Amino acid sequence: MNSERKISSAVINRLPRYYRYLGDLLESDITRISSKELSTKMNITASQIRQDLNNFGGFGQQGYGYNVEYLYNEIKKILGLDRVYNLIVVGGGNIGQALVNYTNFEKRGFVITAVFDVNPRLIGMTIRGVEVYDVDKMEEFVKNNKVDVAILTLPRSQASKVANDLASWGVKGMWNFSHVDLAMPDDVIVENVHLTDSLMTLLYKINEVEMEENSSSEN
Amino acid sequence: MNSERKISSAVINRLPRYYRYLGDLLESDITRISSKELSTKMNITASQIRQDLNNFGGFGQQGYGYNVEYLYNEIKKILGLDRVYNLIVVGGGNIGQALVNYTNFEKRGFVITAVFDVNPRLIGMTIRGVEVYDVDKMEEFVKNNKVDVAILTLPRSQASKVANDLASWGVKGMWNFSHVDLAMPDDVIVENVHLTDSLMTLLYKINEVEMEENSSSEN
DNA sequence: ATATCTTGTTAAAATACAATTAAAATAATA
DNA sequence: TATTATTTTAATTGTATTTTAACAAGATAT
Repeated sequence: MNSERKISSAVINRLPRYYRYLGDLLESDITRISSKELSTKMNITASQIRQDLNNFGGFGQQGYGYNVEYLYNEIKKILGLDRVYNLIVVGGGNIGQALVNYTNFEKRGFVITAVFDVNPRLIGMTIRGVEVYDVDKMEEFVKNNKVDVAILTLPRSQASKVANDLASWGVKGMWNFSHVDLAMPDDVIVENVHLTDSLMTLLYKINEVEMEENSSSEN
Repeated sequence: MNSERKISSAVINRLPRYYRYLGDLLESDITRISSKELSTKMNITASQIRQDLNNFGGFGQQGYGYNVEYLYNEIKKILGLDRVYNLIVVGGGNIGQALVNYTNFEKRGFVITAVFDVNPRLIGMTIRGVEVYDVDKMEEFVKNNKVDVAILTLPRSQASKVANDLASWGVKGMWNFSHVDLAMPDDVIVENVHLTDSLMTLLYKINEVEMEENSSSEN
């Protein structure tokens, strides 16, 4: 019998934001904060903050609020950020290289251990100390090294096949920048970053505002 | 009197996905599709597809379904993709450069017209034909050239100030890669791409699955 | 002590999603 | 051509999820 109810994605998606705000507070040497104070800072209701946090336990104290450092560390544990993760980049193009060069990842315990590509001009190179291998070597690498997450930054046409291979070799997380939907087994998590989609929704909203302005000025 | 009800974000966020699938169908020379067929392909209910689309008008025909090309072009218009947008990149680091080098943007009518940075080693360079300017020149540029969207790929510490400046100079859209929340006027749209947040939620879910597996094997 | 805070939790409201239906238009078929 | 199958639109209803509000009980502060 599993008593833990499944926590909704809406809640999970807010956790990193809490984590960020609490980190800021910590840096400002603020030791305690109430849900009300935090709610004005974050622009969400205090009620939601309490509900969200209470999914994971009672971290606060009546009459006092939340201890910033304690809550920060609890959320860190909840997110699983209290250990190191090994990532590989599959597809050494623009985005792939940018992620390898993004030094902040390492500070948080995200270590990119290898890049894979098909391009002979890239293979053998190193990007910030990370070697670029031929995709042919990927199976061997994944089977001999712990790989927590594969970052997929390759063309649509190849993404599905590669993801299936990786999953069959035991990779449990796909951070998918390819503009395609991946069908994965239930125990493999896919997190999509569809940049173009994001830009499109931005454009929609810009145009929506423009139209509103035009129609309201036509009175 | 404005009869158009505001369309929910949930619907808008699904539009690019419809658009992508319809584009695929178009490339496969499929001329018509019913909501039912599309629902099995996209793994959402036919009911929702019809509801979503009917927010914007009746694009289908009873007994026939939807004409793929027509619907594709209608969604294109809804998203505002039937024109060209001028973008600037603020912050010429890894992500900024990767976006400039991302050739697919141009195919869709997203043209990056300039990059701005503070780094003297970058200023004066060109990235795929796009010049990198000193941030000092940004005000002049924005006032003399139409800029639809600013892509913010700069450090947290500077992002808010720069975004405020840009807004005051008339930029209506911010595609924000900086790990910070921007407070903007109502007529300025902010679309956040918080990569680290996205990775964190992925890690949470991986750990969640792992815990489930462990607890279920402990029976 | 007592008045003020503030949490955790329950209850209510709002939102989003899914299913159903009648009516109308089309396509396929006999 | 007439008839039957589809299948959308539009409206409605039902259901689930998410968010907000309310409040009792515990802790703080004076």
